Amino acid sequence: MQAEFPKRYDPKGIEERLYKAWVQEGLFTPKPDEEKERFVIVIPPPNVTGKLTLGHMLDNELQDILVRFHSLAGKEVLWVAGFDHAGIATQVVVEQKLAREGKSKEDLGREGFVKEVWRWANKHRDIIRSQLERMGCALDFSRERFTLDEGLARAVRTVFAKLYDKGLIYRGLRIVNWCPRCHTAISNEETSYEERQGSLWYIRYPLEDGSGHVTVATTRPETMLGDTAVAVNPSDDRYRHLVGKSVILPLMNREIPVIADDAVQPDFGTGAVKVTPSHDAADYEIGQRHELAKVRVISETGVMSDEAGAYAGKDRYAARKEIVSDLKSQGLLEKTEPYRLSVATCSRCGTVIEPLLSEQWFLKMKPLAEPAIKAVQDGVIRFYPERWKNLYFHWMRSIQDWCISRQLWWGHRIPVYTCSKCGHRFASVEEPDACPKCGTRELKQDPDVLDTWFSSWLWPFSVMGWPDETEDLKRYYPTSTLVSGWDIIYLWVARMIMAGLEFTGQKPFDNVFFHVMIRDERGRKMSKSLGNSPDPFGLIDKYGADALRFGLMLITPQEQDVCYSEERIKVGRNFANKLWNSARLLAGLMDGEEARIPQDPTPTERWMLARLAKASVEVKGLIARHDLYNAAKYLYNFYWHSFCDWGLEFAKLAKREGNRGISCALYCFRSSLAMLHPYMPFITEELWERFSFAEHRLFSDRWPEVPPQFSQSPQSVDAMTDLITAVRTMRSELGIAKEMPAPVAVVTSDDALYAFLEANMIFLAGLAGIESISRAKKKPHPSTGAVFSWGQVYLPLAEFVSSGKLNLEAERVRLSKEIGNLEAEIERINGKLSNEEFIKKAPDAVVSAERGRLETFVAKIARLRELKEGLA
RNA sequence: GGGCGGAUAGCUCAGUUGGCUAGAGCGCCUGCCUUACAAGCAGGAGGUCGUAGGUUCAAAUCCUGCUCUGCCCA
Repeated sequence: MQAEFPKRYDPKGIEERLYKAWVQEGLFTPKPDEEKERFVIVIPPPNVTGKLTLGHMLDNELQDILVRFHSLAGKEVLWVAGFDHAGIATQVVVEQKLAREGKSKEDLGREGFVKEVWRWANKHRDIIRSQLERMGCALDFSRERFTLDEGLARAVRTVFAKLYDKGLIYRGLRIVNWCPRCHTAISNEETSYEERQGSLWYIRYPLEDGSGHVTVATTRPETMLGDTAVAVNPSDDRYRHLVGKSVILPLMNREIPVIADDAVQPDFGTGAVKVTPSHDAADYEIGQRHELAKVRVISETGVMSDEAGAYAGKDRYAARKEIVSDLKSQGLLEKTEPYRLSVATCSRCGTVIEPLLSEQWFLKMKPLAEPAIKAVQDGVIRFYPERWKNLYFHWMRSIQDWCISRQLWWGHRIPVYTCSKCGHRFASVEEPDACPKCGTRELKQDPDVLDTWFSSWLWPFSVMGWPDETEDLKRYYPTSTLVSGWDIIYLWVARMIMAGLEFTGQKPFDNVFFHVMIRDERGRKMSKSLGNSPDPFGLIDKYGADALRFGLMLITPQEQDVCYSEERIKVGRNFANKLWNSARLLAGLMDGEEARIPQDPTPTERWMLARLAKASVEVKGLIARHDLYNAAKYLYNFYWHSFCDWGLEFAKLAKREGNRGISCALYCFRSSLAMLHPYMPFITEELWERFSFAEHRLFSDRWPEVPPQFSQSPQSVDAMTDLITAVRTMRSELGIAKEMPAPVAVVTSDDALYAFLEANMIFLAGLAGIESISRAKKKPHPSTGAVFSWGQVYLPLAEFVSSGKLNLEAERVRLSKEIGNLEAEIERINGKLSNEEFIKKAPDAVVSAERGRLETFVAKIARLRELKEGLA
């Protein structure tokens, strides 16, 4: 035991020292042990764009709790560390950094730019790694992986080639979400919708036969240059006569047909809409159905293309202005209305997305989805909480082909090569020397890179060395549990399941544990742009990692997004301090004793052991069900309100007044450290060391199991705690200071209990200021008291009455209130019992329980009325 | 427009398959710097469980409508 034990827990220095020691000892690198079950997690790789947020902190804390818990459960555990290159996200932040320096990526060239991104990525890997360490994560950094590592890159190329050769990867012309700033296609998940104020322009398209015009409404007039039809709903009587005719497209003087299509909503605008297959997804569908021409008037840079006639070369918004004013001057602009619309923006850079007809690589998903649906349906892979299955099935059943190509420089280059001689196109895992068809060496690799998720979906097995049959792959795959936020169930979780089943023939994990999102005090999602996410590491500096970890767990329920506020996590700091101070007390009482169950536990010791036994079983069960929130609450209540409030108070008094040892309290304390360790690794380890509980680290200890003969709690102790609380309440209500010792009269027919109370006067005296007890036959006068199932307790008042300091009114109010409650309850029970249906249909157990309650309450109310009358 | 949630104490949330007088933390009130802890101890107040119906012997819990609210997808 180290001598110094400060009054307040100060984590500074402790955390860093311990983490270093753990790593040095190789604690988190598993030693293969055939006797042991295995528990494996792969980290959802944080991306290297920036620092970790509070959300990451939660995600990783949950994993750490599971890993440490399973280690305590005696398993061989492995938590693989790693990072994600996050293609577009990282590229954009580096571009922004360059922009601040007045440079562009084109200035550096592809090679130079990629070098620059690597510098950024490496720097942030170091930052994030140290952040994970500060949190105390039991990650195996000796197995650290990065999605661009050569091994993982080979996994990506292998998978690509397999899918390509299987015919599942194809090149297609589609409408994609195009970011004109990033110059790349992006996925739906990378776009966000914003409500904006726009306008609805009503434009007249003259009929070709000169018989008038059709008015169409649009929010994007610049796209009209690419119109190849006007469409109406076939059931719309207003326009039926026009279907089949032609109109002249203004400004372009192109003749385009009027067509009928069900997709047109008659209540939007005039009911007639312009159709631009190259610049709108819905229009593209209409175009396919009617075999319309596709005219692309906006280019990849957001500038009007050569097809845009007089507007070619102009920015899309400048062109919009000119088009509107030109239409106006030609008398073709009927009116303009203000209009709220939701516009898609690039979630990386905020630029408005341009839906664009573009040639991209796609992966057919349907064949991959089917086994993945089945795996979750059949419970081969389990979801916690289960309701996320709905979301999963919903997406998987309406799955779309995956656009896997990106026009970026940072990422896995697409391993497709085209022979410049014979035109043969093929995929290859290794860089080919020559064309397999004609043998020429003039090959050109596709310039694009793959979507980031095309490497992430392989993560659970690529980190293990796949496609090689490595030891790790054999030993640690499939993994046990994946921890993830529900927001990336499509992007990542579902895809990993598909990839695992397709490429390894095995599920990638047994369980998926979805956690909630952290929001700010006002319920808003935390985001960098709002700046509402606190720096978790500033919080660690302030409160310590354990306090933040435990505080976070105590406010994060399973099913509902959590509103974070700094005020709320202080409960974690307070608990850490409580734990620390309880240890201080024990250290002071210890006298070289060992932590063990004594030969002859006293009733209060048995009482404490029984609570510990229950806690160890309950908490274990809750963690097994992934209910880390309720497990945390259970631990909090057990440690603070059972162990400290009662157990330690008993032990302290027994030691001081009866010279009883504290080995039992030490045993409970030691067991509690083990149970709290997954949540608070540092402080528990620190105390573990200070008390020299074992040679090994807590991580390698075992979850406490109290021998079954100690699981029964002595009821006499419960009676005693009830009595103590009742006397405290009476003293408080009556205003009897604790310096005024009080004699107490007990009425009970239970001789054993009375003997027990007499034998345990040290607790009655120490905790309630009871100076003596006497056995009475009936209520002394004057007195107040309390009624229990085992008898009554009376506090004689004669002495206090004469001192004139009693607040009898407060006591009267208290008794009246309790009597009132009982009256209401008795009435309710009587109502139930006089209801024949209830007697007939309710289970016997419920009926007899109600009868029993009635009896107790009737007896109790009589005593309470006596008390009230006899107050003084 | 489609889907998934939420509505319980002043605030943030628990509340297993319907069945003891609906709980916790924070905040609030009262008394205590009691030799571990004021980041603490002891005691207390505070809720017609969003609303209208329905099922049931029994509803915070199950069903339906409505209101408000959050999120996801289109």
